[in-house]
Amino acid sequence: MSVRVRFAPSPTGFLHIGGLRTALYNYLFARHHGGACILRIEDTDQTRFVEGAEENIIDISRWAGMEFDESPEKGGPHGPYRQSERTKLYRQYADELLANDMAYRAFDTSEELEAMRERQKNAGIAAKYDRTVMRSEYTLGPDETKRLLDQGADCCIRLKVPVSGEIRFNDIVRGEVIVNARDVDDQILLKSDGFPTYHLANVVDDHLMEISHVIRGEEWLPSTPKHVLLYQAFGWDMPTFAHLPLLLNEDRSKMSKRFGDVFAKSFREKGFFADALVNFVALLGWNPTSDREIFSMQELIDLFTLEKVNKAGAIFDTKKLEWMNAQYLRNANPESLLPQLQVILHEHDIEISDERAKDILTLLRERITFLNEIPGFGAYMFSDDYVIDEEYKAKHWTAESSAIISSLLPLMKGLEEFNHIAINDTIGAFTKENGITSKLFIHPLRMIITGKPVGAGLYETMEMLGKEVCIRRIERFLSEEGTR
RNA sequence: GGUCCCAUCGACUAAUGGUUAGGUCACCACCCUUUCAAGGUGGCAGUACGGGUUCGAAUCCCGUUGGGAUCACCA
Repeated sequence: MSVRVRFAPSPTGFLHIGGLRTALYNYLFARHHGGACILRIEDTDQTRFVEGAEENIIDISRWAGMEFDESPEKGGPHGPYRQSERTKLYRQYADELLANDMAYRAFDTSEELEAMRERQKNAGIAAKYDRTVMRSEYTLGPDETKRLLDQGADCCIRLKVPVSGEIRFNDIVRGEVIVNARDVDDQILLKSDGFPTYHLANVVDDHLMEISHVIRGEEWLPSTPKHVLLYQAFGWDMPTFAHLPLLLNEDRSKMSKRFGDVFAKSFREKGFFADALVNFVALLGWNPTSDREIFSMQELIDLFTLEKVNKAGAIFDTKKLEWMNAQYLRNANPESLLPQLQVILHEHDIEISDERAKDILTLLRERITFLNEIPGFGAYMFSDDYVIDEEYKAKHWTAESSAIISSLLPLMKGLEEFNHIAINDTIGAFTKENGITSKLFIHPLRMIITGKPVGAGLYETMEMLGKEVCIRRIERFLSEEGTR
């Protein structure tokens, strides 16, 4: 049987980082086995629909390097891939269940249900729909049921869960899971608005779309028995389940907005590379080995197996993600980063050649984590109008600094080749001869030329800036300093 | 609270009965060095607890504790 998996988000908001990981594991598994990865939009809740959510899911997936084989926008042999466009189907299957006495109608209002739960709570028993007491077709009887139906009363369809026995299923990451049927609620399958709930739609679609493996978050584990029951009620083969460990906040609760930005797009906006984010997130809950951290998408695909997925949830550590991003920044081919860098520079009204952008990138990338730090971190690379760090200046600009820097100026002016080796040799020889220690002139020079205490090698930086710019900045500073 | 799931350094994890319990992030120190980084070297730090099974347990079993998920006409 061929591998067919699906990522089935509901368009209720921007794609969550946990969703991205679920999508990724599905994608890796499919590609590893040469199977298909399908995107199915589960938009059966009319009230929670969010405009643009579906676009965001597709956009982010593509950014992350995942291309679905079948999807709402692309189509495919099992479409439509949006559940709201498949409602007739679910109605049909619900009717089939009704006909086989595997499901039944219920007419309770939300107030009645609320009251039921209240009673159960007070009695200290588990909240669970009781079809022998509530307004189900069993208590109402066929005549009253028909009367209500004819009258057009609101009615939902519930799964008739066996009163006893065990429900078992196998999960690749969890092993065998066993639940008592008596603990399973008579799940609503079809809402009174005619839309299916997740459970019905999901099972029907997974069957119809010939899904072989259901790979989803652990939050679905408690409702899987209901899905098992549904497969049995329809007489369908079950897919293989794999429930992924949750992504956690630092307090070990399920990762949520409360602890910061959890939308995948926020990570893109912050400047994380898609490759780095994918790499990082892939390693949260799965690990192919222990002596490596950096993997390309293709390597992840080659190595991925569900058997190696962990059971325990994983805390999302942004620090490590940042480290990984910095790794990607340093190890990338500079050429490949130029398009992104130019976009960033352009946003800051900086227009320079690719050649120069590449040189600057190569010089600065070792000290930053994000590409988008370049305009700020390297402000002095693009303009004479940069801020001088007052603390740095206060610390290193001493009484004799002016004289020292002034004495270096003619040496620089005299350089034919203004490269870091020549600058180093010339200044080095002079200062050594005159007994000037390096910190007496290095810091003042750096302060004048870059404004800040951090940065690439000073002489390399000066070379990059060029003779003219360096001399201009020094003279400007000296004259401003002299007039104080 | 019911049900289910889970448990190795602070974090991510490796070790699928035999290792001085390994790696990475973070942190600390040192080296390198014109700053800051990067890089290098070293360090800190863990099998939740208690019982079994076994010659031998992080690993298998039971219990305890702790954490989490879930209990909607949401997904």
